Amino acid sequence: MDTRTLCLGVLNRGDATGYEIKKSFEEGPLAHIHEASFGAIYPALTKLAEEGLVAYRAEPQSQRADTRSKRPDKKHYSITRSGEAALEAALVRQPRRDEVRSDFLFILFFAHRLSPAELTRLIDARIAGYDEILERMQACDRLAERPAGERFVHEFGLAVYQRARAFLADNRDRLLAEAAADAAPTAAGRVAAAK
Amino acid sequence: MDTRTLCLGVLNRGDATGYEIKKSFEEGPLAHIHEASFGAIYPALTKLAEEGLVAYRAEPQSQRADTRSKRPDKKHYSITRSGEAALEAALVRQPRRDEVRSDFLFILFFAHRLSPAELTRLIDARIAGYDEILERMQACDRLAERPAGERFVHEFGLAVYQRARAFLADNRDRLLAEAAADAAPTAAGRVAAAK
DNA sequence: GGTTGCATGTAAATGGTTACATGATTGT
DNA sequence: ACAATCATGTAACCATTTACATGCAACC
Repeated sequence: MDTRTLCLGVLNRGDATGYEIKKSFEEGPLAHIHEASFGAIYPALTKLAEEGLVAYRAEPQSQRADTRSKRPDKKHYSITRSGEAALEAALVRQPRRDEVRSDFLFILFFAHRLSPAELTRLIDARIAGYDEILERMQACDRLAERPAGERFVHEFGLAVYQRARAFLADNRDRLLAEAAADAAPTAAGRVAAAK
Repeated sequence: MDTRTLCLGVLNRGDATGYEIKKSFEEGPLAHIHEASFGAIYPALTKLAEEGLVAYRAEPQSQRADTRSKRPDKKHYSITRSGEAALEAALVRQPRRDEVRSDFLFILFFAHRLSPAELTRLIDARIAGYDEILERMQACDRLAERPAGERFVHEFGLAVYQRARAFLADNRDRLLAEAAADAAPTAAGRVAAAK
């Protein structure tokens, strides 16, 4: 998905500023589904407005109404009819396969190269990270008012994150023991490996 | 993780050509953890070799040993001591948070904008996709010979994908019904919404 | 005879990240 | 007084994707 479609999607849920769109990818309902940075969002909105897919209402942010203050207006964007049509066209195109980039899993792959302390820190930080995500997701209210798709995606995320968290918690100690054995094989280990 | 570190990681498991490195991100044990394209891998390997972090043995691919055939040599890369050191240094740096980009979930978010047929197709294709992934992962043999980290990541992936698959299968029909209700509200629905 | 898989590589184009610049307000 | 949050925007830089070029062998 390009940033333009992502913006249309957010605006389809309700009016927002560029800043708020960014937030919805960080903490909002679209967090963990896609990413978008300011450097991508602002140019995308400008282009979208040029093409008539979104409209905006500018709100001055300077108190001094006098001269050209350098502070730019705050822009409340809303999706237009053609914007909705463009979004719908994007939704029916078959999705490209998910992209995942997990430094955590890549590092964990080489667990035997890490010291027990580092490995412990890595996993515990991750469990804590999942707890944070899950707490924030569960604190999310007014969900019942949202459309079915949003609720579904929310529950899907909860289910998957809960499973991931549980797997880490349940298998942490085993990994610690096995990684230590791989890193510094015992005499018995070396005999077994030699066979 | 930059592509260079990714290459070092793969080569740490054993010698490989650029082509094989690419494959290991597609079907191999590192699939779904990170991505890397030819256009990223080949330049990365060249640079890595210049810096002495990897070495390679060139194998001519042309039968005609005569003149400069245009066909480039096949290069078997292996990691060097300094390459291993560089990898280890990268592993202890604290990982940046995971990136996920899921067009599927983004589209699902707007389920009520899709026709029932499209929604059904979307979800069923996804379930089938999970089945394919799970089958390939379960067919993976000689896992017992791999270090603890690899086995752990493998099992983590299995657990999470299985949960994701199960959630979709268990909640598919409910979503279909609810999305249809959202898309074309009944009189009762409109009354409830008005309150 | 055509497609698929093996195998490397380059160049152009894309698209995004990062860093910077600016400035007000609110909380500590 | 300082940090954080709100708020927009630009530009340089970077990395990656995509397309292309080349070529052989195996299989159908």
